[in-house]
Formats: sequence, C-alpha cells, structure tokens
Amino acid sequence: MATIRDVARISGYSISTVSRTINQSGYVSKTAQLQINRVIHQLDYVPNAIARDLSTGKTHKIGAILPHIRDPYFSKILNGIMDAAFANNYSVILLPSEYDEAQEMHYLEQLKRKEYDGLIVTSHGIPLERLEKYNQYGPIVCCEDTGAKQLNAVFSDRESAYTTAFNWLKQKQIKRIAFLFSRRAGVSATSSITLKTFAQVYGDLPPDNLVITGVSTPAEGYFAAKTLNKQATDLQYIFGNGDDIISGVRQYYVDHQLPLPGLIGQGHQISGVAIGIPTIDPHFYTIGGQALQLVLEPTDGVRKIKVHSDFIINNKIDLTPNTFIK
Amino acid sequence: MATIRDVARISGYSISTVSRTINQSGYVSKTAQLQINRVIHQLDYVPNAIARDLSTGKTHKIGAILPHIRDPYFSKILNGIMDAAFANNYSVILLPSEYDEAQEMHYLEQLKRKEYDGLIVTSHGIPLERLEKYNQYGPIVCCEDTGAKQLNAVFSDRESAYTTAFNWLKQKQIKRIAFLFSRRAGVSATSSITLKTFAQVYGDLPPDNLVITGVSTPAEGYFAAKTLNKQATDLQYIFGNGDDIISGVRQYYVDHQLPLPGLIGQGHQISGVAIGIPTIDPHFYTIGGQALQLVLEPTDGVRKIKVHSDFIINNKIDLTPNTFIK
DNA sequence: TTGAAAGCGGTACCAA
DNA sequence: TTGGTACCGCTTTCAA
Repeated sequence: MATIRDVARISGYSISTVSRTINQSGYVSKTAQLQINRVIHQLDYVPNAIARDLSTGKTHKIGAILPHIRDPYFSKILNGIMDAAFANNYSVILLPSEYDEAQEMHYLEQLKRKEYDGLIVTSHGIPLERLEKYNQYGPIVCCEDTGAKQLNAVFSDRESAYTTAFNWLKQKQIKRIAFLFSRRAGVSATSSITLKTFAQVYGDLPPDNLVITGVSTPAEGYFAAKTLNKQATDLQYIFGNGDDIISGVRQYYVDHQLPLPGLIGQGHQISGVAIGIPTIDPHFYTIGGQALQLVLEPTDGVRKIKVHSDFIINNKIDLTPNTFIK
Repeated sequence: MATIRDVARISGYSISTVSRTINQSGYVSKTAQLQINRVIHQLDYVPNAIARDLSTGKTHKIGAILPHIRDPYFSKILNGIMDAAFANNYSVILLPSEYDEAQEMHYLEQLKRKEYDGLIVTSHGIPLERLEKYNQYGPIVCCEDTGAKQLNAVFSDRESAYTTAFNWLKQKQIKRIAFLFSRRAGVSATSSITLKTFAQVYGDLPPDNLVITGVSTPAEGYFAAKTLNKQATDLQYIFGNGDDIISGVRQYYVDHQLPLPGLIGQGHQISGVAIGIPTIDPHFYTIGGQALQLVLEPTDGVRKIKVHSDFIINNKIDLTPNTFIK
C-alpha cells in the first residue's frame, strides 16, 4: 500500500504539497497538482483513514449503545440516528449491551479512548451518575429524560399520549387494566412514567397482580397472557409495551378461544396495524435523529429535547409510502 | 488527556515499559508494574485507540453495507452480524446505501483507506465485478450467491424452500399466483430465483400482469393489492416478498371487503404470525453471523456458504423465548 | 528487565 | 508556492 511519502518521493514534490493537493487546501500550482495526481493515480494511492484520524483527533464515528435490535423500538431509533449521521458525514457504530453494566462500562471506556467522537445511549443498565461522569471524555446523549442530571437528553413526551389513552379508557368505563413492562418501575423510566400517569388519571396505581414485568418478546407476551388469564378475572384491557408483544398476547387468547380483552400497543409497528389495535407512537425515528444532531453540536451546557408522542386510536395502515420507516 | 509519555515521565520508567505493562506483554518487574499502575490510575490514563489502531494497522471494526434497516430482513441479518462481531471482540459500522452506487463506491473506498478491517455486503446496487476489484484491499463477504465471481458469499438456499412452497401450491391445484418483488428480476437475485423455481415446478413463468415490482413497504403492498385486484381476475394466491408487505396487501382486501386470496409471506416476521400465513424463513440471523465469521477468517481463497431455508406452513408463534430475534 | 528509537501515515505550522 | 519538520500517541524490535 502506497503512502503519502511514496507519492512525494516519486512525484518529486514534498509531503506537504501532496497533502495540500489531496485535501485541496492551501496553494498548489496547477503543474504540481497535475504531476501529483498522476502519481496518485499510478500508485493507486488513497490516504489512510486511521492516520488521518490520529492526526486530526477525530474519528467521524458515533457509537450507539442499545440493548439489542430485536425490538422495533431500537430499530427505529437506530434508523433515525443512522440517517442523521449519514447526512452529517458521520457513521454509526453499533454497541449492543443487553443491559449488561460491564458491557456498558466498556463502551464508556472506549469513548474515553477516543474510539468514537460521541456516544448515544438509547437505553442502559448502569445508573445515570456513571454516564454523567463520562461526559467529560466526549459528548453523550441519552434517549430518556435525564431529569436534573447534567446529561444531554432527547426523549419522548409520553405523558401526554398516556394521559390521552388513559382518559379514553376511563371514558369508556374501563376499570380493570393490566400492564406489561420489560423492566420494573424502579429500573425503567418508561414503566415509572406509565404507572405515574395512570395513577394521575385513575387516582390510584393498578393492583400488583395486573402488572407484569420481564416481558419483552411476543413469546413472553404469550406467557404473560396466560398468567393474566389465570390470576386476573374481569380483565378489560391490556396495556402492552409494544405492538409485537401484544401480538403474542393476542395469540394466547386466540389459541385458547378465550374472549379477547381490549388491547393497546406501543411503537406503532406493523403488527399492531395488522390486528388493528390502538397504539402509542412515540416517534422514535425523530428521537434518534435529534439525538445524533445533539451529539454533534458543540456542547455549551446541557440540552434536553422533548419529542411529542401520539395516541393513535384508529390504527390503520398509513398509505404514505415509507411511513413505517419512521 | 494524559498520554503514555506522561505516564513514563512521571513513573520514571520508559515508554516501552509502560506499554508492556498496559498490554501485559513481555517482561516487567513487579515493582515497575506497581509504580506504573499507580501513575496510570492517578493520571486517569487510558491508551488512545486511534494511535493503537494506526500502530497495529487494525481497527477491529467491520463495515456492514445495507440499503436501510427499515425492513426486518436487514435488521435480522444485522443482528446476526452484530452478535457474532460482539463475540469476536469486533464492532460493526452501519453503512446505509439505499442501493445508491456512488454511496456504495464510497464505502469501498473507505475499506481501501483502512477505515474498517472488512466489509459485509448484505445487498447492493453496484455490479459484483466492482466488488470483486476491491477484494484486494480487504476482505469482503456478500450475502448472496456470487456465482463464479471471486467473492466470498454466505447466502440462503432458497430454492429448496421455494420448491417446497410451489409444490404445496400445485398440490392444492392452485394456478393463478401473483408475485411481489422489490426489484425486478434482472437486478435482484431473489426475484430471478423465485421465478426460475416457479417455472421449474409449474413449467412456465407467471404471466406479466401477475408480477409486480417496486414493492418494498406495507403501503406499497396495499397499492399492489389494488393493482392486482384490478388487473388480475381469479387470483388464488399472492406470493409476497415479506410478511410485513403481505400485511399491507391483506389490509387492502379487508378494507374493501373483498374475498381474500391465499397469502404467503417471507421472512418469518411477527406480522406474518399475527395473521397466521405460511412464510419462507431464510434464517437471516444465521446468515449474518456466518458472514461475520467469514470476513474475519484468514482468507485463503474464496468461500461460499449456503444456509438452509424453510417453508413454514403452520405459522404460529414460537414459544421459545427470543426466537424472533433470529 | 529495561529503554532508545524507528516506525505507523497523516496534518499543519512556519520559514523560505 | 513549496518544503522541512514537529507533532498525533502507541507498538515493537533490538541492544544494553
């Protein structure tokens, strides 16, 4: 592989002149350019990216920590990040964590090592305090409400959509509502907000036997339905943590020819449209895009950006091409 | 940010000794280790990844070219790549192309510039010949049958599943079958194989008005259904290029209260399970994993790996947790 | 067991 | 317009 030194030597010009030619910066005579470009072509030379990165101190890469991409939630957010990165001439590195703290720490260390120029944390297992500490080593953006913490955030304003949804249920005289969460309220911000909003509308938290945690796949939804069917009588609605998951729930009732309770999904995914259930659309694609924008921004202080979310009652296929991208 | 030089200076040892301590290579006395580690800790020092990459000539990153990740096809394959990369201590860089040739060329150039150690091409717009040329600059693996080309490949053996599916249809006396493709047969390998296999079983290609191309979203599926319903009478089955897309097709018939033709999907996605249609499962997750394995392998010659695919008639939710990951 | 020094392949300042 | 050269921060060989 030819280097800039080879080009310089063979063309008879100096390294500096070659560098200037490559980067089209500073003064280079037409003749020099011609000569140098000829040699570059002849040697099939291209500058080495790593060397350039080292010299400039930038990698033009942003790391995206996500538990996994099995869930459309993360696919959508990632898609938002990716498109925005692309538009800004950055590329994104996938950093799967499975919520493992050690793994997440590893990625934070990599930020410190300048493996990437910034970090987007879509979801995490480690406490926010830890993230906060690593902010000094490079820009970090979280995709959740970081509250009083000194951490950039882009997150969905779910309260409004949840409030709308719960009021809609209340108006329909619905009382017995079950909840599905992936992680329990202490750990997951989403779970806490859901329950808090519910309590605001209904005046009280749901009973323990109507809150199921540890559900994050359709199959787990299926089993959650089994549990609910056993322990909860008169169940009227199930508020799920994803349309796909609710599909699993529904399957259980269908398989056992049981009367189907009302279902509400989240994520505005295809599966929800297929079975025509109401859903919460938190606009993950937008969140991802904003997060990337923020991580690239010169960080004078901390910024928190709230993204609007919707409760979609009449959930039918959107005929605008490419809508499900987002 | 402290450098290895700072550590050397302050600890009183040489750079080499510090380096050896960090990498636990070569001989370092216990005392030296202790001293040096103390200084490392005190300075909050971590080695710079870019400098290390430059020195070793490796980035520990693999680029994954994909048109987009809206389609579960690419999510699954990406998931396979990602998990395998993780297991091998590599990370993956997302390289979205939208099938744009210029963009794909750009990524190939980046490979040449050593931006990553290897490249996985899940799908592409540029001709294989082009890819072949760039093989010299770093390992490239394609996720399709590369035929006689000198290009590593990991791909799905779809013929067998397609043959099974078409025989199943034939046995049911089904004659009028429509096809949905994202790109036309000349461009897309999948389309060609589908039609070829169909012809083998049925003895003839489907009539032109039963082949719809340019369909790659549920919304486009919806419109395709509209077209089919107009121009194709007696339609018995629709063979779609994705479960999600077929969901869009189904929606059209449901919306207009038309008799639903038989539907066959592809990808083994949740949406297909939700509406209980037969589907082709090409095991994309496995393909992604194998592709990564291959790109890391010391490349003595070219390898082609075929991954088995299934025709799933009784498509119900798989109750093994996490199955839809794959 | 340790250290000097030559890379790795660029960038960019400053002098000519 | 051009070139010399000091970085960027680490690895690795070889001699001491």
